[in-house]
Amino acid sequence: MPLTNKPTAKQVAHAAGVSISAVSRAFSPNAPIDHQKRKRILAAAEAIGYVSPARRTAEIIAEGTITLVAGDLLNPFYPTVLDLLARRVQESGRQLVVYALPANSDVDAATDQILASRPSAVIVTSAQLTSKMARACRQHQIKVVLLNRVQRDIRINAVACDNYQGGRDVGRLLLERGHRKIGFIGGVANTSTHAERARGFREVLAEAGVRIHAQALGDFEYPGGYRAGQALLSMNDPPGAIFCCNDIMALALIDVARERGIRVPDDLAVVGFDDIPMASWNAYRLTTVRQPVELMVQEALSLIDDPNIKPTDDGITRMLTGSLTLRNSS
Amino acid sequence: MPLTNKPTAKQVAHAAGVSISAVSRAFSPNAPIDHQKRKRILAAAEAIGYVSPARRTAEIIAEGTITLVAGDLLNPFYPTVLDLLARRVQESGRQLVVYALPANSDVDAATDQILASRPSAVIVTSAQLTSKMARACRQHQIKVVLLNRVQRDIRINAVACDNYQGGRDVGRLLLERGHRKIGFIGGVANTSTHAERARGFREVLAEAGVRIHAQALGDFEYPGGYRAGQALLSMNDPPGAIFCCNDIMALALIDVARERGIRVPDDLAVVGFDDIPMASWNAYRLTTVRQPVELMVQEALSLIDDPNIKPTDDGITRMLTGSLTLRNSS
DNA sequence: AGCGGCATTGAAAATTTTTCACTTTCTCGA
DNA sequence: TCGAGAAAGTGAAAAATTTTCAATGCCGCT
Repeated sequence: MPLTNKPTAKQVAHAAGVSISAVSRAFSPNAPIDHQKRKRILAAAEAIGYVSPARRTAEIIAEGTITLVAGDLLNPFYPTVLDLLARRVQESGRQLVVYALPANSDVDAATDQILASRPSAVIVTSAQLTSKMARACRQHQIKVVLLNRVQRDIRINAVACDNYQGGRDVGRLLLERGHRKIGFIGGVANTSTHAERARGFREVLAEAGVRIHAQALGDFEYPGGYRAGQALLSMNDPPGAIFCCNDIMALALIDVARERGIRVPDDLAVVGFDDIPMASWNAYRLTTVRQPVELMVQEALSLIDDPNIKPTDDGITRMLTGSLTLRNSS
Repeated sequence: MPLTNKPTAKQVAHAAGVSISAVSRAFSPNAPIDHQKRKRILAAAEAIGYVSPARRTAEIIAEGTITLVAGDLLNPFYPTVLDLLARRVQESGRQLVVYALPANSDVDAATDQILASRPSAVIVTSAQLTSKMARACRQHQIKVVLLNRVQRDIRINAVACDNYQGGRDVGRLLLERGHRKIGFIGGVANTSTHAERARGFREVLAEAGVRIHAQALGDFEYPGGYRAGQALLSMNDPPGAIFCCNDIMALALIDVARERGIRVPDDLAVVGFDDIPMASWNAYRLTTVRQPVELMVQEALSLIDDPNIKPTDDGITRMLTGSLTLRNSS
């Protein structure tokens, strides 16, 4: 028995009841070995804490990778995020892997695949981080950052726009403009984005003794926003102002108004949230809360690069202030 | 001297005038070795064709990577492409690396970084492939596919929508609708996308004895399309139909028309190219040529996965037919 | 000038990977 | 069904690589 306590392939061979060359084969991607035996050997190696030198080199090289797990790449908000994030990651000599979560799917099914290549960090956006994945990342010393999202059920790093404050800003604006019959089009009810924007908005109205006059859910998408807009503008006593908790739904609402001869903002003020590029198009000129995308990307990478923040730590949340961007829709 | 001709670290040590352990250190990312000596050893190793087992394992694992090099992630056409591509790549057990080219920058500066991790394939989109990068990919046995682009100066694999045929389809449609004062808003003059769409359009008009009544360039972006639209609609004798060689510019043109009280399509027919999601919004209902995105992604991956197509081959071009998508703008 | 700390280095020890002969299993054709 | 050949898997041993450790050189400080 050697005096050193550093795990060796010999110990793994003994624990798994195979030869040393089988252990070497199990760690070599192309080497012929029975699939079940490979699994057994790798499990024994993990229990002992052994990684072959070849595999260790591959993992050190993979530490130059950050993986973005995205639940909604089709949302027009994300090209800007992705472009910025990719460029910042590259500038630091690293590479960005993009993993698109299939619709109606959570990260559990993808955890093994995402972590197989041992990225140095994982950024999750427009998706729910599960406790299984959080645990697996901690076990492999991989930092996780939620981007544009906050979760209360898991202690994890997060960078997000202050949706609550943004909702308050919108409420205040509409009250200042004299509106009292105020509507609200929400996104998806059990998401923090919807909840926080709605909560801030509602509280400011309530502080002024105003209740939401009418509301509907729009699924954060154009068709949903269109339907919700139709419902609200079909009322006998329709609202004179509507806050949509994202821009796409606000643009759809403006299209509904236009089709009904309702003038924006004279007959109906419309406010969105995000400041996607289309919000500034002349057809819309949408007043909206601009998310601080540059700062969000920068802060996410700062959390990842901060040596004092460990993958096993409880997590830090950084809320960044959005800015009300006034255009013609209000 | 062993009878086998497989390169060894011993040969590299001899060629570089160092010890065998220095060779091992040169291939180990964290090992202490003088920087210049490391470069010298790695150069000698490359000349001999030697790669250490550890480094080879890292490269084999990296063969599970496809890198997308993108010149314009902000274009609303690309979220769909990216989402589809990422999902197809994942489904085959691989990962997608995204490299965003900085504006006004070509792939030469990024070649070393892109190829350092030895992806199994590189897909280039909205960017010009340079001969330096083509050569480097061939040398490292990495397949390259141009996506949504064709280049004449380099023999390389390419998958693209048949822009020429799409331009012809648009020309035919406008002629059938009785238009004779026909305008054209182009993108960027020295891009194949612009040139082929323009060429097909022009030829169909010429075959009917019609010349383009008015034209301008719009940079493939909303502000440029808006300016071009203003120029054309300010004419004494403005066109009654305009083909914009991408959708964004067509949407901007529709905004200009609306602001001037010009009814679309009664006073001005507008046709775009791409079928981005915004084209179907009720504010626009744009007639456009839909790019076959699903098929393009599928064909690009087919080229990559076809064992009969070698990285050093001359290249195959697959042109896929777009489909005219009729909406209210025409 | 001397000492300590750090970086680098090659020889040698330790470890890992590859080779090769052997065994077992699978496939195909008669 | 049977037999031959091919393919897959295996461990022992040879070959190759990685790690260890002692030595050297350099730098900064007292």
